Amino acid sequence: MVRVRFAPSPTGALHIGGVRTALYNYLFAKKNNGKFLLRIEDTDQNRYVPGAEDYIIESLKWVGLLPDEGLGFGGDLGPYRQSDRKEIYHKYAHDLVAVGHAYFAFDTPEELDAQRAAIENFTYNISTRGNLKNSLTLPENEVSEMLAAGKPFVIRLKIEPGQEILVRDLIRGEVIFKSDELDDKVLFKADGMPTYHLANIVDDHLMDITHVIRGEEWLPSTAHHVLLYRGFGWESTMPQFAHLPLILKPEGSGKLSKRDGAKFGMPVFPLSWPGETPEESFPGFREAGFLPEAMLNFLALLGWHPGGEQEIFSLDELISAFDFKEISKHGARFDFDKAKWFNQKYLQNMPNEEIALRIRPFADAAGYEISDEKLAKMAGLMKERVTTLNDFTTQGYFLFEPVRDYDAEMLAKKWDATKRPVFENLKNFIEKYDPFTPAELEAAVKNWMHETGAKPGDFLSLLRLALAGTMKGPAVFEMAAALGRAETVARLEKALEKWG
RNA sequence: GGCCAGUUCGUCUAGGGGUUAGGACGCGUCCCUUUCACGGAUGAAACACGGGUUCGAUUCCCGUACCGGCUACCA
Repeated sequence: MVRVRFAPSPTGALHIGGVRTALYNYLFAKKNNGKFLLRIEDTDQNRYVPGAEDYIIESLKWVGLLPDEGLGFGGDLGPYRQSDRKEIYHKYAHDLVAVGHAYFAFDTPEELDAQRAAIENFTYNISTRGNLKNSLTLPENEVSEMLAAGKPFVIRLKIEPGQEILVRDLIRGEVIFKSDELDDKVLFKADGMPTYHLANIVDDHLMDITHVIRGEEWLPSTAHHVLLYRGFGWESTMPQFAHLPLILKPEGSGKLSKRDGAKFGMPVFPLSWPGETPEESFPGFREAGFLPEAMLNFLALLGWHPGGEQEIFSLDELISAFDFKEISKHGARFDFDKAKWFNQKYLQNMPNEEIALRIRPFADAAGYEISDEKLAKMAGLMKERVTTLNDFTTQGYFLFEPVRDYDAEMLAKKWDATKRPVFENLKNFIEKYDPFTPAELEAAVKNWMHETGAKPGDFLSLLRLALAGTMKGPAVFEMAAALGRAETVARLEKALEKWG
């Protein structure tokens, strides 16, 4: 039974890279009829941010990657929040000391800083631990006394020299680390909390995790993790590892960071994050009008491709196509243009009624009172020319409220007082014409223009200007029909009044 | 600096000992369209470099360069 977990830290808004990690975990779980769990890794009390946990859960719900187990989703192997599992880690850390695979260390942070300053490339391991304050160097009774006196201590992993640790990675193949170059990682901190390394191994073991799918930044410490599984005697059930390439900045160097959103004018979070200050507040893909399914499709293909030339994949197609073999080994730059293209594609292929449901929040926010049916109709008129959900009510505002202003340049080019009588006649013709349907109206008006000698190039443009105020938008007669006879005539009259 | 991993158009990628090195985004041109788009066609655009191995290397091996990650009582 495949069991995977997504294990974010609640240190702020969930990064888009985290969403992709969750997605790959989800795809792998579903492909194998396994379980997808959510575990909150809040072992660093200093970095804990209130609200981050809810944000993570809401994000997963928005994109539709619902955990089968985990915080907020039930399950028998909880609790699924690490701060609620403190005692468990305490026990396992001390067990590891008892069997000789870990030891107590009493060096203060200041002392360690001094070591780092004095020794180039200082590493707390076989090469230095003999000269430091720990239960390997101190007499046993002294250690007991310090412990009894409540002196601050950490528990470190005791790494034996002269070994080669083989890590088998599903994406990268075999990676070998030399134990002499590894440091004796802190497993249990002076504040009574475990570090990532300890908590992760203990939880993955206790929660029967079969595959660890996480970011590439964890590859170097995987050797420690393997040693930990061995130390605990759990190597036979050790999960398999898959280290994902990172998502890089659109340009420049390094991985995508939260500041890149403002820098490149795009969201880097699934949902907006309301911070204390404007600098700490971030926009989200949801609020920017992206469809979760489009975002998932975009994210899935950022660092993975099943081969062939297909670009648009439904979630089910992603699930059946997913395989670690095709995940690339190098980072992928975040391409916002491509994200927009996916969104546009999904919008084009979506039924009008469905779009109406999605743009309802945006219509409500703009204060438009409009029926589902009418909203769907307007959505149909705009969907070929928008990229995001909020474009419907911003770029296409004139479908929902009167024209705010007219494209001055175009008006100057097409309108002058001599056109007034003809435009009035055109208005009268339209007002009386029946049926008020796009094709019929178009044929009739064009015929009228032909007979009266009104230049279509001018009057079709003026019609458009009167109805939309801009030269960009749906076909004129489609628009007129959707607006209805009364509103169309009202707009023509208003134009006549405003244009002079 | 050390350790680990990587390198095909600007970007995401397909491919793989002999190919006109394919697709997508973006960009250019044309067609469709009395708007803007959609759509269609088309163009520019890539195998990091140096050594091997081989009849032949973009593909395999080694090195260099570059890129990325790690190097915390953060995850």
